[in-house]
Amino acid sequence: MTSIKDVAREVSLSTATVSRALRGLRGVSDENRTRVTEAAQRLGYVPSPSAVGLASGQTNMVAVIVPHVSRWFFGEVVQGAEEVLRAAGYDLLLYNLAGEPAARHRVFQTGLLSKRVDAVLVLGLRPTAQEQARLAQLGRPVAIVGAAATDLYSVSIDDELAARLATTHLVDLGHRRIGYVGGSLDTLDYIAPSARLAGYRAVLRERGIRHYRELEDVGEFTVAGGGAAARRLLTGPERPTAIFAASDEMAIGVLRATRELGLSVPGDLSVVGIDDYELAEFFDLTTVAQPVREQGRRGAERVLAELLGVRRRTESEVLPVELVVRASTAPPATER
Amino acid sequence: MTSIKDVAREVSLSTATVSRALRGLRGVSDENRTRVTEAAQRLGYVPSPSAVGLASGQTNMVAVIVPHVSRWFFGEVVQGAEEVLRAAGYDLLLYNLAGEPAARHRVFQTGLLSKRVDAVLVLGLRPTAQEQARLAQLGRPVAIVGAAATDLYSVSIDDELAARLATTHLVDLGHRRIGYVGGSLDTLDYIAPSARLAGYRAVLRERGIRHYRELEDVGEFTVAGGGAAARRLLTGPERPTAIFAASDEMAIGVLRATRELGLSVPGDLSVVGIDDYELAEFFDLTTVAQPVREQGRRGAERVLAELLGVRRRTESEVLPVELVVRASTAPPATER
DNA sequence: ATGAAAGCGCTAACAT
DNA sequence: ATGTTAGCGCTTTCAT
Repeated sequence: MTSIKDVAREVSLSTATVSRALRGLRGVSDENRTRVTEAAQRLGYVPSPSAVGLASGQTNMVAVIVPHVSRWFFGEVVQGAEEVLRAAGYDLLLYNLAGEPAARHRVFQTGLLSKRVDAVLVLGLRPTAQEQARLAQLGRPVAIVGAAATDLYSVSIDDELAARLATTHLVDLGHRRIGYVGGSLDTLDYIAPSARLAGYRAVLRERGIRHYRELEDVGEFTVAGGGAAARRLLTGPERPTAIFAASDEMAIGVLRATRELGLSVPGDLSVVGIDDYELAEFFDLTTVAQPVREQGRRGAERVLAELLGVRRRTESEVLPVELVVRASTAPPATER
Repeated sequence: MTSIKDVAREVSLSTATVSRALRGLRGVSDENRTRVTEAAQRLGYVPSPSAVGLASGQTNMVAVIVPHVSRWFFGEVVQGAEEVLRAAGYDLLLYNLAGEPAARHRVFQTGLLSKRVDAVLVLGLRPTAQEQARLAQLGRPVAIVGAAATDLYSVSIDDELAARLATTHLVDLGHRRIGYVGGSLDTLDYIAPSARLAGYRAVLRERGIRHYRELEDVGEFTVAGGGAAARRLLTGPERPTAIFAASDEMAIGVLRATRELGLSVPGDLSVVGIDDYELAEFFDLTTVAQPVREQGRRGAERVLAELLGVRRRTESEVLPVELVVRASTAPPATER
């Protein structure tokens, strides 16, 4: 392992000058900078991150805390964040919670992150008050991505608005019995589900549409869960003419289950989702599109800006959503 | 930031003893070990990874190099690897290549990883000879996951076997015009595509079935790509009665495109995939199942074992695959 | 513009 | 069982 000393010896300069030259600091003659750069290149010198970290106090690493790596949404966000971090020379330390409370506790509550990373990206979940306190005491830039936060910077969409767009679209088409498929309500830290449910209910209320509690079901944000929920809703007493699913994956489950029951989409049932994910266009799913990868990019850019000393604007960012109408929605067949 | 010195002072012992006590090394009285542990806890002491790394030469980090984080397969593998690494106290450094040759070069060719990680997991791609040389000169445990390698340890399935199972199933059902949808052939570093194509061709040859070059198409391992390939195959002159897609995502694209063309599955076309991924059961897709998360776990376990000094067996592991017959395959309608 | 020297916070011999 | 003493490989004053 060639160290900075080797390079210094090679060019007959001190390690201090080599360090300056390599980091592009001023106070090094052009000639020497060139010689140093070349020597480092020639010797295959790469600084030891541990040594740099110890001496400078910066690790050049950013923690990314993700609820489930293998879910489409988070994969996209991670990808976006990674692009930006890599370009800035930061490494990405991945912490996957995988739904385990133990993992969540370990990451947030133990000082684990304190001396390990320069900044933290939290994806898709709203930190508890206690967790926020811990994050704050890290004294490092933190961004919440894909979930709106109050005290911390966050970049997300307006989940309630997204739900409103979807629901309004169905109401405008003439639907009155509109089902809702969302996440389970006890996972309150994940903000999206509750905000989306709220948006759905608000539109019904505002439009003077009777709200049936039996038309709200749980789809767990998975295709299979969406399918199961749809089967329950469609075989129940008050069969809806439309279903709004709080994610595209659940919506696709709904589509599939509907057809399995011998019903047609959008003939017998209209379906709307949220995300505009990979398969949405493919399944002709009407949905509310959100920029997912972009959220990852923004979050990363934000913490980087703070690291570079740009004045911190606490304002969170809310990215635009857009209703994308495809073939899964239409006026209800039987209007009376 | 409380350091080891603070703890040492608190319990009136040397930092060396504190270090030993905290790491569970022998040579510390039970009483002192307890006192140290408690003091550390009380003070909220967490060792500085940089300092540990510098002093011990170990970073407690493992690099995971992944072609595309946002693809289902890799998300699953990462999840499996993360579980194991976390349990062992290692952090996961994620390098996403995102299909960029530049990223690939940076990760493999620059000494980037050398002083940064204790081990490397390479997912889904076969390193070039040059890359292998670089990996070897890291002098650290390396595992290839999800792709068979020759000189390095690897854990994967037998891709050719998987393709054979799928193709044989179709042949046994009576199909003779069997299309193939795979990856593009120029991405040769990704071993799976070529091995799967080879398996498909081999079965046709062995069973004395005429092989039409026009029945092989490119699906790029995406749903959309699979759909496009299917449209080409099904509207061509030699319409196949069955299609074997080298991944479930492509297979689902095939299903969808087939139905869009007004054809039925399996009535007019049988479809088989590989993976048994999330949506396969949901779409009643016949497929060859492979243990994906398990591959991630094995890869991680392997490098950890090497790190702990377990003698390195160079033998690679090949995990079992299994044909899962569902409703997307049946005998061809028109047998003559 | 460059160098000398003092750490950063820990671990690893080597003592005792 | 515990303490002392060197570093690990850098960055960062402070000199010059």
